[in-house]
Amino acid sequence: MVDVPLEQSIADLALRDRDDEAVKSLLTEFEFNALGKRLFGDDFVAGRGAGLEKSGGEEKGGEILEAKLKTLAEVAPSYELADTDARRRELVKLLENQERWCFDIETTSLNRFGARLLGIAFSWKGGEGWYATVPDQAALDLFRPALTGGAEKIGHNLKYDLAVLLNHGLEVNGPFFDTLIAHSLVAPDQRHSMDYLAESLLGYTPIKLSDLPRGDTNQPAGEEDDLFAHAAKSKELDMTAIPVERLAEYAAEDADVTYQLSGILRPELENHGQRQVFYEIEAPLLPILVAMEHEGIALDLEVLRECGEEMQKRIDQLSASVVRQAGRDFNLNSPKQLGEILFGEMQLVDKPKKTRTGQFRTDEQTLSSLAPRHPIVADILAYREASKLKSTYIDALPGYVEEKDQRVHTHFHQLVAATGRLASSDPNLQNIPVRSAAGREIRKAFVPRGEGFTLLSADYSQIELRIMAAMSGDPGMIEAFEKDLDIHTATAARVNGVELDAVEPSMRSTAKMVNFGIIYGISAFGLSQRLGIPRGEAAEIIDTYFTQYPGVKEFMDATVQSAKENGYVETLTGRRRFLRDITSANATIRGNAERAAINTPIQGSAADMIKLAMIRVHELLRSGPCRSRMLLQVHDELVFDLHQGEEEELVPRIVEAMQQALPLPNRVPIKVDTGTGANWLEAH
DNA sequence: CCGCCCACGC
DNA sequence: GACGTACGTGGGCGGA
Repeated sequence: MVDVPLEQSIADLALRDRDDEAVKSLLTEFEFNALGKRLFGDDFVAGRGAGLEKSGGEEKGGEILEAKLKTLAEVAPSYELADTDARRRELVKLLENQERWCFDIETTSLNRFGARLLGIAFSWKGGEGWYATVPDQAALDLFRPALTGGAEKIGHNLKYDLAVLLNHGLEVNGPFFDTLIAHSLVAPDQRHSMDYLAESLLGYTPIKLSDLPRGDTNQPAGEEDDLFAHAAKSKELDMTAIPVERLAEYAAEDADVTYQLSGILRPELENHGQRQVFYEIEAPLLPILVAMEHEGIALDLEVLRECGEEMQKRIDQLSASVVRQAGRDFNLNSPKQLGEILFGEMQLVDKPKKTRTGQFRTDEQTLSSLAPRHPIVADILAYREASKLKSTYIDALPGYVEEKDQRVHTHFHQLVAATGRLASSDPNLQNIPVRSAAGREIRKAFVPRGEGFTLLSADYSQIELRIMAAMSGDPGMIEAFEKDLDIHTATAARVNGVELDAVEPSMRSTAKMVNFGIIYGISAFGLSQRLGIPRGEAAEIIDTYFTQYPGVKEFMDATVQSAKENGYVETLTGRRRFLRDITSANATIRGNAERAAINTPIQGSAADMIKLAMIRVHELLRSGPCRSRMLLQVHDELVFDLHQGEEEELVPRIVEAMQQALPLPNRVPIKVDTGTGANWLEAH
């Protein structure tokens, strides 16, 4: 399995913010699993594999393992090597008779674009497996009918395998069963690496790639241009130096293990109520993410270059001005040094705010409040903005342009977010600036693929508030959406007891803040901070809000109550999030869990909806001869390369697909706004 | 290499 | 008296 470090980095992303509680439960979960595990039964077919709780003692051919983890040497499974066309054809013939099989590719690199295919391992029965070398396109073509046929393809982190095969001109067809996705849904707080799953669910320790013998020490060329930073950190091993028999054994074992894992995880999905989420959302979404990543998006480097020059001038001016006012040179990029200047030397304020670690706080909110005290503060804030835009976007994005097609290919992570949202990395194309004027310039660099194309942006309007209205059933909020009112204005009118046309801009702005705060489970203190008003006034506003929208209040209370009873909350499709801290004696920890309980059904249902929409829209684009492509997803927005000749027919159908993807309870209407333009900013 | 601070998006 | 808006990714710093 060549992509272990890649998986690892995904698991690391998922674990980045977990606390000790989670680690503890992970260990107990492991222990529990280790007791109930089964090993190399030969009947791991769909829907019949024993669950974690079953001992499996009566399974014929099965063995029960009490403590020690087994390895290949002890189990002695039979693996076959296909390194001739005759043997490959023999393998293909066997595949044709199977309704489902597992496959796992071996390649020369972790970089999905730089990777050259070496071979493919298959398994459709526990304890058995094949490895076929794929020396050239002709050899790969032998497997094309199988890979594009209708059998269910099982794999671990299939996104990588599908991407590499797509780069070799082979588009694998579903249905898919990805054990990484399945385990992410069943046990989101655990690690999901194949080795970990093999040990915890099968009681088996697979061969480690690093333990395989190597003929020589030649490293593969081109690894320095791996754009997947997380994976690039780990040293790549030269796969071509491994004797083929040993690589075959290793690869077939991985396919075998993954096949067995699928047999265990399949019923577990049912046990956890994740059937719909897995089979109707995440599994069909997988190849769509592969297609979007493969497509990439065009960048106008000239726009970025000009923007960068302007920005650098501004940075130089501002830093000179700040240093002059500070009275000495220092590193303006260091919050530590900046704090010492402002609060230690310049004594800008009597009681400076400190961070958790005792450092002076210099974030935007803190500095803004100090702006009237000294002109240096405004310059610092302006410097911060310019320097952020330059380093994170203007300087970094060009480095992600792939040479082969001059486009940027992000990675979409399907299940790293606790709510079910996608995440994007390397580069992150879900946080491209839009709010500030300077930031918006960067959006102009995202352009259509060429002549005859335009960028289309289609976004859900107020989707989270619509979902809250729908899930809570609150009549007042539902009515506002039925009448297609501006929800913040409608809220302001209700809370202030005035007519819609009497709502002042400041009233709407406050109402907007409250609406967002409600979704996030805000407190009176939090709102008072945001609005810069006394806590008592904030509490009053929240009180009035709940009087006007009593259903919302009931929904929030009921959601927290249900979380305490069940230990989890659910989205509209049944996606679950476990909240072990919901009964914590520590009020702060419990409060965090309660806010997560309120926010997750809302944010998670919005994620469900747009994922379902992506499946529908992708089918739409594939159903006929269509040159338009879906490129990006930004939580409530889809971005397309739109062929201008297709605009009239396609845009209404995309809107319809997005609106019908997940009908809301209480018939709350769903609104989708669209725009087109010569760049991403214009499309908005 | 990693934690921290900060800032970008929704 | 402390603590207090959900979910992410990433750059730069600074200490190990």
